[in-house]
Amino acid sequence: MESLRTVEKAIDVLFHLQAQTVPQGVTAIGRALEMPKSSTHRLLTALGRRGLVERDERGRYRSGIALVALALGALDCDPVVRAARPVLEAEVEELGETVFLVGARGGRIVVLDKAEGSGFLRASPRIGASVPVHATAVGKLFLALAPESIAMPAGRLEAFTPATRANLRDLAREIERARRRGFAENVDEWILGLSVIAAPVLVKGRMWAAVAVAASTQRLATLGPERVARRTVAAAERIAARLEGRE
Amino acid sequence: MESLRTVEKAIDVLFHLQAQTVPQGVTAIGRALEMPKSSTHRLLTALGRRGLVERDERGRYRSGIALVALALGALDCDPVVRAARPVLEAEVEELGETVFLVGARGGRIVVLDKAEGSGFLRASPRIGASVPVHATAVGKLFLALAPESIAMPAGRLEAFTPATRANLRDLAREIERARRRGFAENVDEWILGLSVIAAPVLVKGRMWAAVAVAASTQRLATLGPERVARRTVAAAERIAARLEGRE
DNA sequence: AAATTAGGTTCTGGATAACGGAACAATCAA
DNA sequence: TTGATTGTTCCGTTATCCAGAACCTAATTT
Repeated sequence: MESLRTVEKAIDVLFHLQAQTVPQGVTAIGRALEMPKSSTHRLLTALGRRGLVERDERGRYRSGIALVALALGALDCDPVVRAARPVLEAEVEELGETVFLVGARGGRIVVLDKAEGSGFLRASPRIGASVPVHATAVGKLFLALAPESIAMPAGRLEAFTPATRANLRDLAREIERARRRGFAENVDEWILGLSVIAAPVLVKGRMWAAVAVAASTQRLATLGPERVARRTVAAAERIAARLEGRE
Repeated sequence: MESLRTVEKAIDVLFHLQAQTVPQGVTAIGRALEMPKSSTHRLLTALGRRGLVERDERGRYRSGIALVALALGALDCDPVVRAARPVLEAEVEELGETVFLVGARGGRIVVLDKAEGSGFLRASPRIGASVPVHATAVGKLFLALAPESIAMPAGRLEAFTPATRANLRDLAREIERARRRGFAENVDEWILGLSVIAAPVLVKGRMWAAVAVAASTQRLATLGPERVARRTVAAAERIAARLEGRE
């Protein structure tokens, strides 16, 4: 068993800071992680030297902007993201609505990339954010095609809106429908007025990610759900083709 | 001077991996960072244990998804970023060009957030990236209004383009002009064909950040620099107002 | 198929760098 | 001003990391 305790402690500090909503002082961090003040201080200055942690005007510590830079690089280096980028851009050009690339990481549904449309879709999740499983098109798609890659929420299913499938029977029916049709739909189930259509990126039978097109519920109706679904499925298929080197 | 060399080395590895477009092996990483294989391996396993690095199917190392988790919230936790977000979005809606929020962190000029415009401005700096001081509108603005917050490059000023103010006298004149006008301009000084107008976010007389609007040089000319400058100054002022709770 | 090369992983003792208690400084409260 | 709380620095001890080399594994060449 390798140790590198110093590095572990440093990572502990980063995760701890990330979990806090408000900047913390040396003493508080030390208490929380059960390390002496001096050690804590030493770690914080080392991390701060590279911008992984920053300090507010009062001297309290919080996560630094360099973490964001590292994270964006991590996403770019992902082959799925690289293969999808041009396809997402072509799609947003065509439809004018925001297109997402979404994956499953660490049991959660995570936004890997997005191309913003011109529509007035506010509060759309940012890159790196995770979204609920049972109330999104992508979540249902993963449940249908790659349930092992996500951790189903243990407790009760939260009902975000009246349209949310908050009981397991309805949800199972939705999942079955997604499996049959090869794409999933979400109308007002997470956020009222927001609709999404998602299609799986299948490489050698395994689901690597999903493409999701988001629009206001009304706008999706005017565009025609079938047409959007066809396009979305085609886009996902094109990404899979690029990943397999067929294109 | 504190050391914590292990932590520094670990951070080096993370930044190195994020800069690579393709996953790397132990030997390659060790060579690049001038460390022995065994040390490199030890660092990588320690980072991997926490998900900060991952391995592809061939065993090569790349940045891990946990970095994304760590970064989440780093942005939202910064009060300036929070206050600026809606203003940036409103501005990009209005102008259609990319709008940046830029700050000084650790003596460097760093992109804190951005809202992408519809213009075809590619390769614009990403969030978390740092930009040169003497060849950007924001850099000159900081030199004019908060020189203590940035470290002036020691050696010769790099001439990125023919338009770069590469000698101190020209640069000083530019800085003076920025101070007088309350905003700064950059036409082709960093990247040919790229122009930027930047205005300071002033809170109680101290410069906390800057708003920068970037467009192709031709497009900025058509938009009218004065009009863009007025808008940018107003946007920065609005952010300051939100920070002071006046809005 | 054997041999060779390249890369990945494990082991170990000695030197070094981190640890943490305690002293010091700064800031805030009363 | 005094007292309390928190941040920063110092330094001797010792645990821990370092680096070279040996060992494996897999791929490539002859």
